[in-house]
Amino acid sequence: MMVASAAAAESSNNNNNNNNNNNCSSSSSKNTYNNKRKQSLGRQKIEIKRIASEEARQVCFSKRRAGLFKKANELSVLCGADIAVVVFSPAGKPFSFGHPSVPSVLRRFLSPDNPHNHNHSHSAADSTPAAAAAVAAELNARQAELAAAVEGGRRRRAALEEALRARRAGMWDADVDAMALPELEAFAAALERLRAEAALRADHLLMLDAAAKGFGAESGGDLYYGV
Amino acid sequence: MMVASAAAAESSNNNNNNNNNNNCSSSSSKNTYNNKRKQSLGRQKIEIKRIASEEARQVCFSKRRAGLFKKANELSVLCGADIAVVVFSPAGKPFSFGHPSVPSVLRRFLSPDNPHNHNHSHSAADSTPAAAAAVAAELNARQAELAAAVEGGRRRRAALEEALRARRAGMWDADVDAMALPELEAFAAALERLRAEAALRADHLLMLDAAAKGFGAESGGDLYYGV
DNA sequence: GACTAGTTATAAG
DNA sequence: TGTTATAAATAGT
Repeated sequence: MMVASAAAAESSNNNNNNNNNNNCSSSSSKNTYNNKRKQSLGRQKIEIKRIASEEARQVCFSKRRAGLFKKANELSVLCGADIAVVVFSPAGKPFSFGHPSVPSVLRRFLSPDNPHNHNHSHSAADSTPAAAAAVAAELNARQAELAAAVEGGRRRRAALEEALRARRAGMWDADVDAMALPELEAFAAALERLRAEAALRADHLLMLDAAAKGFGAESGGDLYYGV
Repeated sequence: MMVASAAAAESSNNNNNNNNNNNCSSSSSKNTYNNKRKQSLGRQKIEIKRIASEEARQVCFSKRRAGLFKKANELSVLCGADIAVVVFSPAGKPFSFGHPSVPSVLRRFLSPDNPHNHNHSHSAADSTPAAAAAVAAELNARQAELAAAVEGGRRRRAALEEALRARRAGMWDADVDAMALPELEAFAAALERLRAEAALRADHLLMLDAAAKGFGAESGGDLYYGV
């Protein structure tokens, strides 16, 4: 590969003059049929502001999303860092990259014991997806109760319970009463973990919101707010 | 200064060599007084594999994290995309970038109605941080009950309740009984939203886990798993 | 999706 | 942290 950067000049912002390529105009003889015209102007500098054209925006999104994910992957591999990236396209479509996985990273991030996982004491029973399902089921139940209590009526409660029943399908239907003791204990342990996470997750969200509003609120790491 | 490295060398990965060698080797070498020695070899190609040196890894992490966040910011601005990036340094320190904010993007991602927010019917009362706190409190209560039931004993229950009480401080102590009716309704509405989100969050987590294990499971968007 | 050429990101020092 | 030369990402076709 050959590089011949004449009078680099460069420098980011303020544009420099346009250089005329007088690259070996000596014409290496066989230009006659070597009429390879410049097929494009090459990459042009652009302002970092919303792209007006709908189509151009979509194209740019696709390219840059791929680039971003590649960079994220390289960062995780080179440095052994855990990372999660979530992007919504201008059309609202979700894309994600995660190492080792999006859920695991988000869990860690939203969790209380961020820096070091100081195991509470209870252990094992980590199956978090199952735990999450359990929590959701719990929330379903509790919410139904609360809503019903607030309304004080019967119809709404009935409707809520119906919805609840409909949602509780398959593995969601963790029937606690039917569980064997060992399973129940594992279930409880899992729930306990999720509970702790949820509490601090809320805490974290509050903190992040505060930070987003300008109140400095750190979690030990840094937040980045663009240029 | 003009550089003309004719020694292609290439190296490393199989690069595409589609270079038309019309390199004008006219060699206008005015090196005589152009004694600016190359202060560095410039950027060298590297393999994408874990960096051995602890220090080099840390330096690389800092630089690339900055680069990644910059790219993320550009993507969000250029394309109007919402994005959240969460990274843990090799030392375990969390860093994040978000547009409009990390929590809002994660909320959207973990939420059921991803593409379009089809408002259920109940509305308003969106204060999500408060809702999150409420949910955490709920989980606290429910978990304590469950754990107590499983154990069947008194000591553990007492301990749990103690822990619960300790945690419920400040705004966390959303005493439902003491709420006025309007507040209660808003509270319930907020809880309802969170409930729905939590349910689908669990759903989403399950899906992501499944996807991570090789079972194709999409959410309408794409997952990226590196090279 | 493929290509070119000017722009950026970064490995090393 | 700042500099330099080169590798990579990417705007426009």
